[in-house]
Amino acid sequence: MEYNHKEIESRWQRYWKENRTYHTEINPDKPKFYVLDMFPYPSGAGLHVGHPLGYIASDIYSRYKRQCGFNVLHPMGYDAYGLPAEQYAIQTGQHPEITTRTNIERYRSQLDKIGFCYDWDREIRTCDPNYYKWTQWAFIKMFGHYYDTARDRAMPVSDLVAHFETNGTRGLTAACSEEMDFTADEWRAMDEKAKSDTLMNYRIAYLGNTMVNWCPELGTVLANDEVSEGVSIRGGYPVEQKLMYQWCLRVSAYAERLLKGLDTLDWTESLKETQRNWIGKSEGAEMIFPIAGSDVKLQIFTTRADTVFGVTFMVLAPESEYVDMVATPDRRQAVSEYIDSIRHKTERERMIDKTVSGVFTGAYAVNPLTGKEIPVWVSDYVLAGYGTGAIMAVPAHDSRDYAFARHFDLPVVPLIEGADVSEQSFDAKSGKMINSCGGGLDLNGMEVKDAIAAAKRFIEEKGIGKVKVNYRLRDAIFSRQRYWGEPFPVYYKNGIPHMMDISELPLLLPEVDKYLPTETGEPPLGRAKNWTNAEGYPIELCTMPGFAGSSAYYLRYMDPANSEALVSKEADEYWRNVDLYIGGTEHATGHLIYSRFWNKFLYDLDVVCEPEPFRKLINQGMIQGRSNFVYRIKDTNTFVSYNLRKDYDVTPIHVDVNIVSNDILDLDAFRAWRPDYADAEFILEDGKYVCGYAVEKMSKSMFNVVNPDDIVDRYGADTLRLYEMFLGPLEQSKPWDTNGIDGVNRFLKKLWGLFYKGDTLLVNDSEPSAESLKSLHKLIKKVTADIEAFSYNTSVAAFMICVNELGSQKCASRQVLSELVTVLAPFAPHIAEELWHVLGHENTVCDAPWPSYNEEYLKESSVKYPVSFNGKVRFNIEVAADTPKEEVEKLALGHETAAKWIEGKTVRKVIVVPGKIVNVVVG
RNA sequence: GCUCGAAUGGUGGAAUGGUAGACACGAAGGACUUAAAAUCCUUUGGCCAUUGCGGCCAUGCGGGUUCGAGUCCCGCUUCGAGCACCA
Repeated sequence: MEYNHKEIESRWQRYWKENRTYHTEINPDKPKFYVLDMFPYPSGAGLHVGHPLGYIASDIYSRYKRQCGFNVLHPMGYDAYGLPAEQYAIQTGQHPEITTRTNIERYRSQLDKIGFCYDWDREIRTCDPNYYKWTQWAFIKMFGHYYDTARDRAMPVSDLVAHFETNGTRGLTAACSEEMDFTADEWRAMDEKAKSDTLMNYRIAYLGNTMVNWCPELGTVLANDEVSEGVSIRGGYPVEQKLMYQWCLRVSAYAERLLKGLDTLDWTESLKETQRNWIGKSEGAEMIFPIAGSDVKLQIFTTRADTVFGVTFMVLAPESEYVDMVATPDRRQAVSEYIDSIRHKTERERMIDKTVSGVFTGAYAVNPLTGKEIPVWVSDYVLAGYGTGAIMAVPAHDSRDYAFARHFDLPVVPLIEGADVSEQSFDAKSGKMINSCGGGLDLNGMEVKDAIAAAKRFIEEKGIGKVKVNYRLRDAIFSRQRYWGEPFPVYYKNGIPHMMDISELPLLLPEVDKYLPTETGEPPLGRAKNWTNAEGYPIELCTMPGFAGSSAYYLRYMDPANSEALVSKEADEYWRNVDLYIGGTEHATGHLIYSRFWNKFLYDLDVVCEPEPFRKLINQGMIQGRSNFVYRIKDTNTFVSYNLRKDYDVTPIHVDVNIVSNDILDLDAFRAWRPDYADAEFILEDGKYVCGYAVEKMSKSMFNVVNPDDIVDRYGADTLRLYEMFLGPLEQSKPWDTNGIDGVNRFLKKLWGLFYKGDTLLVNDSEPSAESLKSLHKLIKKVTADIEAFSYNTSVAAFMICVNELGSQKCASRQVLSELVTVLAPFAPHIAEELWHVLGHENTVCDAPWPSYNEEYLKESSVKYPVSFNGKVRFNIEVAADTPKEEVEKLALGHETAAKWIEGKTVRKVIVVPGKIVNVVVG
């Protein structure tokens, strides 16, 4: 019998499906293990070979853990809301739901062919009302809670109201958009609207006037992580800043917990670092600089309180509200002209244009320590959104302040001994302070680090300012002016937003005639008929962003059909959180922050029992495309082979990688590829046309997309799985290169050859030989360690070695082959299942217990020690494996070659590494 | 600019501080074939010696620690990733 992958794979895939082999239930008798893939957005292009990389890795781990006796939860679903389906709907009028469903079916059929062990009974889709009911539910809960900074957790807004009723804002510890100050009487005197507005300042889900990233091309707002370098990540359209009234999530309230939580996670250091950067904690101080001759007190944020004696000017952000408060009448004109010039620039232009610009406000601030008056300027290098939107400028020790000072000829006062500030600023936080004495504070002679602490302490004591921690992490903007997303369960009564009752959920996405904004510029939901609640009040027109549905999906898999709760207490307490999460690094600052935030909120509500959702996280690398080129001689239809191209004037042309094999072009397929090439001529080398290649992103336009279906069809799913793992370390990006796939396929054929010679079954029940046991146990040891370390490429190599060894040993032992198949099962489940049954086993290989290895079998009978003198290898000695160290030493020194080395020298030291090496130091 | 990571044959890549280059691809030679495919065997880092068994040089560059460094430390170079007028 020949190895027939098609027959084997379809048969076992059917078997697994019919027997519900991968169905998972809560089982308190078994330890749980939760392995999760980042669920895909089902795009119209289908899967390419890069997508399954992480899925294969997680599948191997899931199968391994299952064989180790764990109850493994390994689900899959679809992140079904997204822009491409909506864009397609706008162009074609087709409902995004239809497109999405078609794409999901395509994805499913592609995934099924690879033989994953997903429990498809738990499939979820974010656009399914039974799913997004719980997205809406969480939103209502966020609206109903505020963040108590003293208790460090979310608390019901009713508690906040009770506090206002008795104390006003006195003694309030709540995260807010802006500090408020009112008494209980003032609170009680507020009308409904004022109360609603006040509470918005504290709610975790709130409506707020915020600067948003507005993308005119997409007609919607985008979150910070959806924008990069001033353009949208999806589509690459320009993004501008706009003040809009939007739903937001107070993620910033969780900044400290999100930062601290990182220390408890088994994630890569670089990913944690990315999140730390994004959260951007900086500890400093807020200081007050009064404006001379005015009541205005300028509040600034600085991390370098120690440099207060070097402040030679102040700078306000153009958008800062201080600008209007301080600008003197004679400077107003100039100031507003400057601000207008800034406003006309987009965020992108402001970022690219690094020329120094600014304007003097005419006002002077008083240095609270020296009493000196210093000018207040406006410049766009100060950001309105960070700190207080105002800074004290210390040109000697900040490069941006320095550039500004030089441009406008403002004084530079050095504060650190030996710092040369004639050419550039001295930004380093080290050195001894000078010129820093006054107002009762003397920092002279201190190290910068100590000076910062001393200055902070001083200003806090004197009431000049207070110690303050700032975070770069912004609240998440949660409204999208789009159709294809979760509708907000919000209606407006007299302009005041109200949440729907949870019993009214899910609020279904309504039908619309077109997926475009209305003529009056309202979002697409403005087109929906009767878009009101039962009492006739209008419902919110925006929908939720993409990350809404993906923030808690891992919880829903635990209990996907529950109509009473997002997840039952029982399911949550059993499955707890994700033990292993595999996905791309592109979600480092988006999904992985929002999910952690969402989980922490639900943790505060006692809905989930774990403070972190993803215990261990692996980022699989990207699979890049490997494009092939043909070289056409200019103005002809003649193509010249790669190594001969230098002799001609040629144009490289991308050629479909699917008609190229090992960089050799299939000439007939090329002629048939496109009509223009039907009569193409070739200049060959050695009778072949060799193509050039380049590593590029996998995309249709480069003709380098490789569809996993084609690989499965030709070589089988097991070969695809093994090959993707063999390609290199999981976490590394690498180009897809089919050149080595034959080697993996050859391995499977050799494995098959251990079982069958022609139609004869070779397997017997003879006693396994010592050497076959050694080969096997070496394999078990290696593969077990490799799976735990996610070093799958080396385990595939170990299989190849083992099969080669067993082949040359003519091993046919049922016992040895059974264990071989058992450990192969996670990697190549189809052939493993087939051979498992060939070996006469009745159950499925998925439940075959993972074998342990026996050190006894691994012992060498003799060990070869390379003996080296002063690090140079000179000769080998061979001794019995259990020879004691001292004996080895004696034998080494007694060797005749050793005698020559030792002659006339002293043996200083002899180092024996057991089983490995003898090192002799002579001198 | 700051932070993190990487650099090993023709290629992808192996190496708890202990004989660098596992395994695979590719290449060369051979066997079986009328022939091809498939399969199997041998060689394959470089240089020298190849009727001998061997020798020398090699893990981006320069130092250091060590009996011994691809691996640890210091300083560079290059590439990749993240953040970036964040005060």
